[in-house]
Amino acid sequence: MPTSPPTLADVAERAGVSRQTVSNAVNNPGLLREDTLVRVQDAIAELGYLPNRAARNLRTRASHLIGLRINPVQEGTANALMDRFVHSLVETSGAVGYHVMLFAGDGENPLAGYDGLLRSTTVDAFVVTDTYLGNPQTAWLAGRRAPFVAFGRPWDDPSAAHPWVDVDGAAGAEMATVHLIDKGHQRIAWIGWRKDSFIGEDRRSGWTRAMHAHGLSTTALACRVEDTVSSGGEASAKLLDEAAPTAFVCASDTLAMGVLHTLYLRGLAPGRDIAVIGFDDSQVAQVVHPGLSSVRQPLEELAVEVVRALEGLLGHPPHVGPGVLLAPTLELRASG
Amino acid sequence: MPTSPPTLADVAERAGVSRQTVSNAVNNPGLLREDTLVRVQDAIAELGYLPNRAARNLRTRASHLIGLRINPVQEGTANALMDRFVHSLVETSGAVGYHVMLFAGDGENPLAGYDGLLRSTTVDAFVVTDTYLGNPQTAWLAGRRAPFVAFGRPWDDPSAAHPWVDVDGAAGAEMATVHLIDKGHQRIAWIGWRKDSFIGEDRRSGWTRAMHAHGLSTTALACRVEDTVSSGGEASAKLLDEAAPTAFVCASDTLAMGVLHTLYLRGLAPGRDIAVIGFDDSQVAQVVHPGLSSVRQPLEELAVEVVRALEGLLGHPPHVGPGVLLAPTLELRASG
DNA sequence: GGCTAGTCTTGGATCGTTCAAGTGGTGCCG
DNA sequence: CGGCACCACTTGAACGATCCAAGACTAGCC
Repeated sequence: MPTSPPTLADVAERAGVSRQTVSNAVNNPGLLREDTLVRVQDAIAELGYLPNRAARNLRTRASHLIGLRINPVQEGTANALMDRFVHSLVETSGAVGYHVMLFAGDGENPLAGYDGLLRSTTVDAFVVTDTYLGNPQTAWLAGRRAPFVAFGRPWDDPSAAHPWVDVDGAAGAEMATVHLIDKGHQRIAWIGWRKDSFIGEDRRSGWTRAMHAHGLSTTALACRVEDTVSSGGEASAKLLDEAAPTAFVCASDTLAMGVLHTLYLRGLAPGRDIAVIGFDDSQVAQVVHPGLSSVRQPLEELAVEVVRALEGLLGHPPHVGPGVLLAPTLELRASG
Repeated sequence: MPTSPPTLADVAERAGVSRQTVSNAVNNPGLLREDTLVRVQDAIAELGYLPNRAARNLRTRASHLIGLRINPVQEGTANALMDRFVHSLVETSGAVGYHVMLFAGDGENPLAGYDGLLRSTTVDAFVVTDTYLGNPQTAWLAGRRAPFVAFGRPWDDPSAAHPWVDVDGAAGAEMATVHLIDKGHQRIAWIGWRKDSFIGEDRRSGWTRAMHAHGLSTTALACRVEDTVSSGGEASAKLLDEAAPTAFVCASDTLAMGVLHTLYLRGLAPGRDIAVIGFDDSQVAQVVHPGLSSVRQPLEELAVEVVRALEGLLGHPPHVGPGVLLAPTLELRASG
């Protein structure tokens, strides 16, 4: 820019008041008399004044920046939750004066990035998203008394006192299963993740719950595999041979794509011959033929709740509310 | 955090030197004698000192933050370039001391966000990504002398002097077409976007170039439609009926998914009966059965070039290099 | 001894904002 | 009329780093 932006002093001079009065006009308009407030606001508008972030940050010891660590894209899977979540997070946090700053995950030492940003007071708080397995980050951050909100429950430590927001995966799987039962299916298979995945077990429990609630057996109808398309394909082939299910509920769209593949190879029509429901409502589910039904996470609302929790956390005095659990929805397409 | 982080003065006291010396140790290590440098660095390590960002930003009039505007996810399409690009951008810019800050796009007035961030000196520069159609942002930013790097050529103003990085879409389409020709195809159809899309026309020109270079006619083999799956499906059905192509090259994976759908409905096998190649190498292309060949943009290298341009732009003195055009690669799968 | 170069210290100003204390003016009350 | 409270605004001092200029001390060299 040609000239440096106007400062408080410039506005003050123009409006014929002191710097502090301008500051108050911006931060505590209620303190000013009506006519001076208008005068100052006019001067601000004329000069196009906006407070200098760095100066404000220095003085208030806050950056109004939220740190979010992002992980490498997993190629070859259908996972793309973050896109929707991040966008919504940026929008809602922007509305209350915060910006989202990204930093890269260092694979081996997940804490390094967090530590530096804290010590340099670059961010006010974090949003921690990858809490799928045990989560050293959350424990470490909590120990440092660093403000953060987790997307994901503290599975391995129910006594954890940090704010969190999560999606009720069990309810999602249950919803999908009940939907299939209502359509007349009785032998509904489950393809999920390895047993050490809390999220996977949670989703699985929804399937179990729905089956048992309707007096249906789950014996031999479940398996746990890696989260890849081919694993989903192999698992569904095996299940079809050994347990003759008429429907599949999967822990992810990636697995569900594997099931669709198997059906295709066997000349079975998804939805008509065998029903399939995935999880996450990825772009893949939306675009693939003939359309993959999927459990959709309410990531937009989730971001809203995250920001709400952040506001509490960074408020004066800080306030930590209880964890928030949101219900997913079921997006029905031709496959189920 | 319990106590406030250490400051320059704390380190100085501990190391038994002056503040200035500590500052030099951090910013101009060459000025110090070997042994004192070590002593200061030890003190820094022991206290876990990191310069306060806000203070440094205020003094140096730089935030070391790069602004990136993100747009809402387009549901129902296969477009997900940003994920890979953003991750790579965060990594490479982090390596040279910059962080990426996101802000939301206000649909109607794309400039509002940029303006505020500039005036409040929140960011040092922008990365502008959505330059597909005429780009008011770049013109406006250039007019304000705001530093920015564009992902995308200045199509409508070749004389524009701002740094940019782009992928050679024509080369990508040409590569795909030549590949199909090499495999024996002669009637290769093109399904692209509306004529007012510069990127679409660029990619299309690659197809035309390859066809003509091999003495093949393009007559009646091309059409331009909206970027949706159904448009791709309808376009391919019409082309199959009227022009009997044996292969399709598409301007996007979204369109290619529509082609796959048509082939499926007609009992034609992708790759064996009719070849299909998409564009962008989206997750959908990677996951769908039987695998969609696609032109892959080198987003990782692209981010590296963007950061290189940013470094030049923000250096002393600023330096603007010529635009950089990167070649895409061809990811072959069963469909072609 | 005087000169120079290298290394570090010292004190101060500066960036632009907010905080804490202070100033003057007015109204109310005993 | 002195005193107190209150309003509306002003004043000086922080926040923590960087930048600049001037000075001090040592060592090496002629």
